[in-house]
Amino acid sequence: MGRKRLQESADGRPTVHTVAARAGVSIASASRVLNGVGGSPETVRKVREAAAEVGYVPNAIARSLQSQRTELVALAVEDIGNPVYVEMMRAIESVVADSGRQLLVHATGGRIDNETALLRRLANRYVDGMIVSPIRVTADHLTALQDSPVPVVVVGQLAEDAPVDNVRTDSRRGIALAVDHLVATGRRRIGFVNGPLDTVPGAARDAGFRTALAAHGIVLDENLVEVGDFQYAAGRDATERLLARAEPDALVCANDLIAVGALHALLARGRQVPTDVALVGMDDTELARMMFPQLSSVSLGSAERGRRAAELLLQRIADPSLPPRRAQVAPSLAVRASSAPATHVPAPREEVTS
Amino acid sequence: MGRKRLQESADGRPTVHTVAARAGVSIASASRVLNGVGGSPETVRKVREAAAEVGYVPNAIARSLQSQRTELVALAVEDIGNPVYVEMMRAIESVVADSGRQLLVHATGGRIDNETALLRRLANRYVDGMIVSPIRVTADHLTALQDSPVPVVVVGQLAEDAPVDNVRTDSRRGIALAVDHLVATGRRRIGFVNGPLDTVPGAARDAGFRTALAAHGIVLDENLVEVGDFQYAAGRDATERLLARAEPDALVCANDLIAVGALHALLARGRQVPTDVALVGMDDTELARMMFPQLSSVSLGSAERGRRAAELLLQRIADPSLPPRRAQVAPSLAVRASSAPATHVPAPREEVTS
DNA sequence: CCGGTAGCTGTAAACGTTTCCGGGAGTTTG
DNA sequence: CAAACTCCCGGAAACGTTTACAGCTACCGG
Repeated sequence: MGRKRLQESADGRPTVHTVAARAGVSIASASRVLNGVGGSPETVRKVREAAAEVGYVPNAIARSLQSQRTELVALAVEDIGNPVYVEMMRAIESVVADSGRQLLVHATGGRIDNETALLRRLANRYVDGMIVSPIRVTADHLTALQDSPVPVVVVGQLAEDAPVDNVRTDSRRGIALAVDHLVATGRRRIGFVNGPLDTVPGAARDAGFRTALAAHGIVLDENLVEVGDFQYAAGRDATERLLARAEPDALVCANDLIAVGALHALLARGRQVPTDVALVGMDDTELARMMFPQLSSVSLGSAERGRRAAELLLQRIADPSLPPRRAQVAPSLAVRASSAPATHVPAPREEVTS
Repeated sequence: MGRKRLQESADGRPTVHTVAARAGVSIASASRVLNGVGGSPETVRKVREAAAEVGYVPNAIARSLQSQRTELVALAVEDIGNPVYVEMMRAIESVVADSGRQLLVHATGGRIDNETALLRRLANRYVDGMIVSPIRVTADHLTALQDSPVPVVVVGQLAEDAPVDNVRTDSRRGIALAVDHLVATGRRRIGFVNGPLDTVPGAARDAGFRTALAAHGIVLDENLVEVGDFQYAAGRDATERLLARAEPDALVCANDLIAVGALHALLARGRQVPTDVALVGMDDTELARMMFPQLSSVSLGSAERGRRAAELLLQRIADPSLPPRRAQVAPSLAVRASSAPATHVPAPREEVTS
């Protein structure tokens, strides 16, 4: 009985020793056959049979220790419930699964310490790589990124010279698409409901909005700008504050959740969309198409960015010596009922690219 | 130079050997100090210093191989984008993170082979446990569940005698809550838009609907029942088919995504909600509150179920000899504008429990 | 003054896998 | 027919950690 003890793992499951003993070969041969490399036909047969008989399944941990890779990839986003991240996650998961790896998902809640802790924990080698979409970036963050022992790809704006793989979009340009469209359809008192200004996307969208208005020679009434959180409830509240002091004929929202909140605030106040107020969201998630009226929205290509990020990461895992690379996804505008011109019937859906 | 090679890991990162050598102690002492067990004050100081100087971080894989646990927990759901799973996932992640573990998320796409493959892969020990919410259950599935080498908790209906930890709700009772409410507010031609009947939730909801109608002495017109997928677009299409052949004065939908699709179909056909048709969804996700009018919805306590499932799993991981346990979460109905009585003004929001 | 004990330390064995290396058998070539 | 080469096999080392075990020192009590 003491003999068996040496062949199976602590909890009685078969190991490669069990298989080898049963097949009457060495563990080296057993391992080779199980990995499909080498072995005479006779050996292959014996080992395969033995493995099948005892129901052998290789222990992934031991394999990882040897190979120094876990076939796991992590994704860290602020809010796992935001549909934009869901879309990104779906795209990433698809690429990652196709490569035979699994995806580990972290919700950081946007707390910066949380995120850096996560980055530092990478040092323990539990994942082969990580995709992170930070909404705030500090110097601390950057150093943690740079001396991470495992590959990291950042989705979002990053300093030009940061030596880190990076997938980005031009959200300022995205906002400009929205503003251009609204101006072209006759709106002039265009308001903006943004997320926090101390976040990277928040700041970029704010700058984009101001630049776009200026390009049309429109002077911005600060009463038309309000800031909340990137969430539904915060968007609704922020819009209510805005409506209490100003009369916009259009609203640009920094994401679709905010736009849905804005829609509620507008309807609650008796404004018609798009007749009284045109509404444009951002991220072009499924949510935008679910609303009534359907929301126009600026697509920042979240699925595409996710896909590209996953590809960059897999390439870097395969060859860590690659120079830092950068991918850019162009924004586009999906025009729907919520921003139809006030004067006539809604135009059919139309896509304008970059 | 060959000496250093023995102290640091392949990629040049410090190991416990590096720390031990630097502190002038054995690796056993170093390991003990790093784990906070034993060691003289002098040894502790030296080891701590050495570890800090070289920036030592323990290798989680090696630790796992030794301890036979990964501190990872997996969650497998059909669709990571369905808000009901997002809520469940949030709750689970919170419990799991509090226990110092991490959550691995799988999207099965509802494909049964996918799910059993996942269960079988558990044998490779990459996670300490798994929560799975299958929408289809086969015999194959059940055996895979039962002889899984790691603990599994199932969220959803399961045979009474299945010796598996299980968290469930009574969705038949949930449907009954919706029907009772609609009947009480004067609706009689109540329709039902369901998901696939070959899924466990689909079948249960169908049965629940028929029973509930019968309890009110209403004979069901089969034209008022339509089946699609548990998705937005499928819900919209199914509702369109239903409306093309019948005139319901109320619709019960098997989840909130379907309800949103139904809302669109109704509005597109010129029906007013709730005046012409009352609408009740299921799962009571954030989405229900985001619509206009806000959707009444049957809550199946998804967050609560997630929390309970996570707790059951952690307990079983701690003590695998526990007998199989079962937790039940009662449904409740959140009444909102979409199902207000046709005749008078909407009643204030009201919660009816089980 | 000596046996016993407590506390610390280092050696070595485990965890389960892959892989390097040397040896043996069989096959081809000069 | 010998030499060289190919292929397969088994032993053993490695991956980086934790931990059982035994030895050592120092201290305490009798």
